[in-house]
Amino acid sequence: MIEMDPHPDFTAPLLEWYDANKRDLPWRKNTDPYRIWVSEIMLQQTRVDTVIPYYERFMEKFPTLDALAEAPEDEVLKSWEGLGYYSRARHLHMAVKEVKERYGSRVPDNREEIMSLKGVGPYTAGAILSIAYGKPEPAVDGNVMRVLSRFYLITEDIAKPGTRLLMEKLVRKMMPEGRAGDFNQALMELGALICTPKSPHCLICPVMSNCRGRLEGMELSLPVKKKAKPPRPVQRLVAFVEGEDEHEGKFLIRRRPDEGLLAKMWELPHYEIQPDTMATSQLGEQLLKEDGIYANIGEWILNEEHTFSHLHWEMHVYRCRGRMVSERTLSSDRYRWITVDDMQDYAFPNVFIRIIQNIHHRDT
DNA sequence: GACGCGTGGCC
DNA sequence: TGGCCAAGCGT
Repeated sequence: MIEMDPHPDFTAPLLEWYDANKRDLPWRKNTDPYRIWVSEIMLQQTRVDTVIPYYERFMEKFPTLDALAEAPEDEVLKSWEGLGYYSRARHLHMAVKEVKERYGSRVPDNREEIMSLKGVGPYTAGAILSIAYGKPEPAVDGNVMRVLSRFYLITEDIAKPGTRLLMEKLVRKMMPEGRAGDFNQALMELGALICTPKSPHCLICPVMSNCRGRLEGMELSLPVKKKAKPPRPVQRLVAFVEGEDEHEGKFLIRRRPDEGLLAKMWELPHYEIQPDTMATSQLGEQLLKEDGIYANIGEWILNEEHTFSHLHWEMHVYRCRGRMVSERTLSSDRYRWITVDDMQDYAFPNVFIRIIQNIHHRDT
């Protein structure tokens, strides 16, 4: 026996609701695969309202895949400044260059090739294939898992990789003919607007009447998700090193390593310290000297806390007078003397922008 | 499978 | 106020 539509009371009302309620978002103007791609990367773990201005600027600066492929990496990183998860920008840039060279600037339209691109995983691949190419591929993100875990009362931990596979199977079975992109987006839109994590708006939900989670009063305890480990606290001594003589009016910045946390971003020099040794100027001067920076630690300026997903920095910022920086250090090209105005040429994590602007404010 | 990887908004 | 969360991916 052939099942015509195993989910008639979900798919149809959902699509109808989506048609009437979908938001007017900049990446919904057309289905250019490159535009969809950029939007999906930016939207990873990031809110729509945060992404919109970044997306607008990014598409203005890099309107086509070729434009992005030909841009210097530092410019791409600068366009991502403040958005977080900066490896997304570097991976997107790498992947776009790959598409330009290997596929003649045409974004692949099959799972194998598109998944081989840096930064494109199962979700993003499904999103591009369905939205840009109309292929019946699932695009299962956090929204989709929340919606489906509630509707079908699925109690698997959504933090486990296997759960996503289960959801993808479900979506494949539910996928309506000819409307793959709309269906995937409708699932996410429902999760974003109605089936929200904390206080779902069940009374106006288009599929309320068949939602098992709701019917059994479980909507607030779904989805099941294992708690993340708390960020590890670390103390850092931050050196605001002001130049003398020919570097008068400038301060010293440093480029981070090519891999890892905030890779390739610029920052103020800072060093891990033990809680009980902080504020000892001798230790600070020793740490700076190991980097080839000869400076005196001066007055304490401010403390700043910053929490990453896995780290919590407690930053103690000190004013320093930079007598000189060793030739080896400067020639490494990872250190620069700059003014506040020069910051427009360098990509900084937000935490350092805050610190520098704060210092600049109190100095002027 | 577990961890590393940013940031800001929300209640 | 702080813990939680948001259109995940790489290793």
